[in-house]
Amino acid sequence: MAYWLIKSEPNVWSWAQQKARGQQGELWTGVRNYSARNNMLAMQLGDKAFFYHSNIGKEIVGIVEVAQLAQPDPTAEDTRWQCVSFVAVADMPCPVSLTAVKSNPKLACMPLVTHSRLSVQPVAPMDWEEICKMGGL
DNA sequence: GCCAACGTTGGC
DNA sequence: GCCAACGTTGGC
Repeated sequence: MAYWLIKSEPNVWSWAQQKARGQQGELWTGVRNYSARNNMLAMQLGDKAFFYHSNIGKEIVGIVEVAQLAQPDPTAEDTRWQCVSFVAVADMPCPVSLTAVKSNPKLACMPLVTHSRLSVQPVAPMDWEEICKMGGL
């Protein structure tokens, strides 16, 4: 199983809204960046991802799971843009802020730090564990 | 609100 | 295939 991190601006799609979706999940539409899309194409059912609030909050607030594999993005005109769907699985008992991630030397290689604009990114298993620990899981 | 980083588009 | 222009993201 692989790990990922997805970003969302909470004033557009928040963790509360994601949780309210429950098992119905939410299609991660609107990604128009090849790197981010490629990461979604690589996702398998059951893969886990951190749910990160960008711009407002700037913290990892929860964990989602891949519920549907990549499929054409219904909001795109052509089928090269694909998206997966996510269901919420857990809250971060203690949200992990970007500042906290940046100030942990173990996490210095994370794309969240080095490629801050990438909206769908992989997370190394060790980094996943470390952040879970920081978040109280 | 500013601006740096960076991805995309389109002319040549 | 290069590169300038432009648009967007996202931290500060």
